[in-house]
Amino acid sequence: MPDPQSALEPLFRAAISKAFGDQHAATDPLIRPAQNDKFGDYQANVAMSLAKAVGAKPRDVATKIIEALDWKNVFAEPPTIAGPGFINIKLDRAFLEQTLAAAAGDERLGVPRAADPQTVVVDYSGPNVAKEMHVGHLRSSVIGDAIARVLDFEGHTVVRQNHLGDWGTQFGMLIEYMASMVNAGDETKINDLNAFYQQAKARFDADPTFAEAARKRVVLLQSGDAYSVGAWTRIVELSKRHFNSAYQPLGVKLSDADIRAESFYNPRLADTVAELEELGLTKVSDGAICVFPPGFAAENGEPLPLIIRKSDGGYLYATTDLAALRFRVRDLHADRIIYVTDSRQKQHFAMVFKTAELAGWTAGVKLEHVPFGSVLGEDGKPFKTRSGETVKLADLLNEAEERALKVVTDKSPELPTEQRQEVAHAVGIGAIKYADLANDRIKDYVFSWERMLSFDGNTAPYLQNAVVRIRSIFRKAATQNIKFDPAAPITLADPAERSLALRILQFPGVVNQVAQSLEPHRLCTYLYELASLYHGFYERCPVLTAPDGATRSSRLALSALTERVLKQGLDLLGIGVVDRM
RNA sequence: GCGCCCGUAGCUCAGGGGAUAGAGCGACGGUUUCCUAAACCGUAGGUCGAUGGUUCGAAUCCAUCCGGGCGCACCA
Repeated sequence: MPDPQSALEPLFRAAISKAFGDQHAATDPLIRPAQNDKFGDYQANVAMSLAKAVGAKPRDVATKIIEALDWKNVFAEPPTIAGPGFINIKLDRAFLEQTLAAAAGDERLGVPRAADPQTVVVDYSGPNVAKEMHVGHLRSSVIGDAIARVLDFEGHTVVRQNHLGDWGTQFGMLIEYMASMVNAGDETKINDLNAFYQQAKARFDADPTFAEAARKRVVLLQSGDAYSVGAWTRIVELSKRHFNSAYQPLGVKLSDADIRAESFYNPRLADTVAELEELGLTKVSDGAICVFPPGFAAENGEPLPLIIRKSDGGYLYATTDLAALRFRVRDLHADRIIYVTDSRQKQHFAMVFKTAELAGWTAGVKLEHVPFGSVLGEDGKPFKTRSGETVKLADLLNEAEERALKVVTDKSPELPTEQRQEVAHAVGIGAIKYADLANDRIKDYVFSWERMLSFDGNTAPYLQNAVVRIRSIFRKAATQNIKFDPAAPITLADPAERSLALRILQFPGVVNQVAQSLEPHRLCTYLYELASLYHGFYERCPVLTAPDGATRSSRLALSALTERVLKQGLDLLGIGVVDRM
């Protein structure tokens, strides 16, 4: 494991045990990266917290720890004590160089495979059939996919679940409207989902006869009427094609095989309710079957019900979610289930989780709702088009590529058209996804084309550009017949090389942290800092024109390793890289 | 009314109880016979919403309050 922090921890634990006895063996040495270079590379903050427990002054505790510490071959010099009792650590250059070589020689860049691989269900995206995807679906798709990629890379068995909204009363209306269009010999408009839905809705609201037919159609559909089921299937298939036309350019790894839609659970709803009834968890209230999980209150202060069957016998999304949860535990054998939805559903999932727990379905299973905030316009209000409509996802992606193409054409007019389009795709889509991932997901974020497509700051283009710069060096090296040995020894003579190397070694720790916190923005921050350090290195340390052959091959190897980390990191975020831009 | 989330530089945002709170944009000033100046370096800019508390130490944990957002019975 190359992350120096994980090498330091056992050293300090051993020292603490040796100095103060085994009863302190479990004490966290509180190793942290130094906040300022002048303090060294890392610091251990354990002396202050341990002082009281061992009844000594923090600085004396620090002294004793250092005396017991077996630091040679790891530190460059004896650790020093500063301030109230900080232990400052400067790593040995040879140690860094060796660790770096180990990372370079590992195809996983030092990221260990999970010691106890789990089956993790990740539920994300979940758009509604017969409705066009809009900007609101972006976050769940992008964040969920990044989380799935990270867990997958860690070696877990990731089961993606796209919980499509393909069932419900609105389908009566849609099928009835489709039938009327087929009868009228006009099927062209069926392919435009938005228009189709809106027209059906308008007719439903305006025409009582149609509305009545639509209601009957729901019953027909649910009873398995062949014509109705056929029409429903056609709508669902059209929608799937539409969803895939968004996932494909977005690089979201969802396929038809990941679809487990609401209708799938339809035959399991009655049994889900029955099981909860048998467990004695339900109460009938105003004719509806409810679970009252403790800890939730309605507006009037009364216990808040989770309604699992309506008074008219119909089921709700709580029922479907419970059926899905049970299925994921019992049939998919999930150890961990992750729901990526907007934060407004927080209470809903808290109630569903509590109910599942009461039912005994969740023993040994970790349930996590991963909430995220909304996309806002630059005016701070929900992101809309100028005319006040929701922004279609397809339009958004097209605009991203158009704007990126303009930027690329502006900066690199010499590239052939085809290549500029390729670059525009990677940059435009990358910019949108990165902007969505780079902020702490729980907060709302402000959508700004200008900011996300900028080459400065914490953006996809900045990171992609770092990769391009590195690749550019290697292209030039090839034309000069300079051979590159990826296993060449890396020497960290310049401070810029050292800082870059240290950051490279922190990659495994960051990936691990994201796998636990499910906060992709931590990976973004890391990659941005890495790219920034590379640019600093690039300015200070000429690679191809290095003073001697050994330095040149060292810098080439360091550049190649940086490129691999950037590429791998961006891939975990679902963002592609290019050769030129 | 109850509950949840957010409040950090003019703007957009980082900040796993630790030292002098950091980036980017914007402002100002520099750097190019040299691998992409699409970059880099520097300067200015902060009562971390407020007040208490816990702690050797609080932007970070707790409480109360203020501001903004969201949710709370048969939609999803």
